[in-house]
Amino acid sequence: MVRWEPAARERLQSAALELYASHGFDETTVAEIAHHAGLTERTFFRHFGDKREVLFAGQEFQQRFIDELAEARDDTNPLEMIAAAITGASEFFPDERRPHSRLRQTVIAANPELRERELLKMASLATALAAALRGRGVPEPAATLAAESGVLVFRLSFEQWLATERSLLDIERELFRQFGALTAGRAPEPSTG
Amino acid sequence: MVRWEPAARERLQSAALELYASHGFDETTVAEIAHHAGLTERTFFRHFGDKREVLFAGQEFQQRFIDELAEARDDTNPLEMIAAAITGASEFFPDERRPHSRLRQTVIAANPELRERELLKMASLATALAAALRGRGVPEPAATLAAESGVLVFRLSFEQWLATERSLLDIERELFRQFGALTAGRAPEPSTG
DNA sequence: GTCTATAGTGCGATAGAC
DNA sequence: GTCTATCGCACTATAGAC
Repeated sequence: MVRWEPAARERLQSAALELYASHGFDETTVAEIAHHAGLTERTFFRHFGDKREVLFAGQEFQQRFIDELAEARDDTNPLEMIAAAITGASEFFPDERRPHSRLRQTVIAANPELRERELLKMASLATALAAALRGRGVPEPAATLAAESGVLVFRLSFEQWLATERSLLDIERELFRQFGALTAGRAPEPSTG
Repeated sequence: MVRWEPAARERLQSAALELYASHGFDETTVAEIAHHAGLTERTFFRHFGDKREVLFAGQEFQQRFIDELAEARDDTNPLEMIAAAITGASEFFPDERRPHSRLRQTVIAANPELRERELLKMASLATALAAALRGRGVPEPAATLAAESGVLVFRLSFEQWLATERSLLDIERELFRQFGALTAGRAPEPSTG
């Protein structure tokens, strides 16, 4: 017999997503979430800094991007390195995960405060990737431009992944191609997705 | 004799920036800001949706970017149109404005909640620019890629503008050039800035 | 686990401009 | 009278201090 049920964090995260999705973020109190997880308000805040963070914590995918970048072969073009890292990390989001990601994204899209937090996470990812590029000898501002561009392509790809049934890898490849065509003289053709 | 002093909004904004800068954002209460402006807490929230918004409200520069884009000549390359709009709006930030912008940015950089709000404003700018591009006939995903790329260059340029004594226009031109070189085969040389 | 400050909301009252 | 800006008060929930 254990004193507390294990996986308190996970129970809080599930309860929060469920309640945010059914009643709305603003209408859900931390007390409700904690109660649904069989815990107290105080415990919620011991695990998550604030009411938003419960939807974002425990996302190891930033580290995954960094690891992929570390393994990318040296290239004269930093954008190619970033593209390799991002497409390499695409298996972090297999199609089985799409229903859960869709629910989560619906909740986030419905609330500006949650959108803010998501933007902060993306900005943090870009900062980390830029630092990693600099560590591989890429000078500024190329490192930051490449890292931010990569995160941009990832963001739009992720959105398409949720909106369609295509694989994330496919979408990323196409969007990196479109991104490359941006600076070419001619306008790129519209996407088929 | 007037019942209220005019420019309540502006007084609240000045008081807030001053107090955030001197005591820190977290350590400043809305009641303090309101009192410094000769008003009450309730009035603060009538003008600003939350404690952060007081630093971001009344920024007409988004409209300025949109207006510049409307005036940009039609071009086969959406990135060129965006670059024209952004460099065209650079006079919105003349060098005289730099000291104030530096103080404001110092406050924002010191607090993650304020960083979040700034990211949301930049995301909103990108969304608006993408919509304007679509209105000019640019298809997706090119419109969003170009708009987001332009906002990226603007963000980095603004940062450099604060960190140096160079004009914003100069910096933007150089960064757009560096951005174009990103997708070229060879690595770009480091900035001189 | 308890206590407290404060952000933020809802509703109503007041008072001037018109 | 209407409109608008401000204030007052009661209230809840978040978040942090102890």
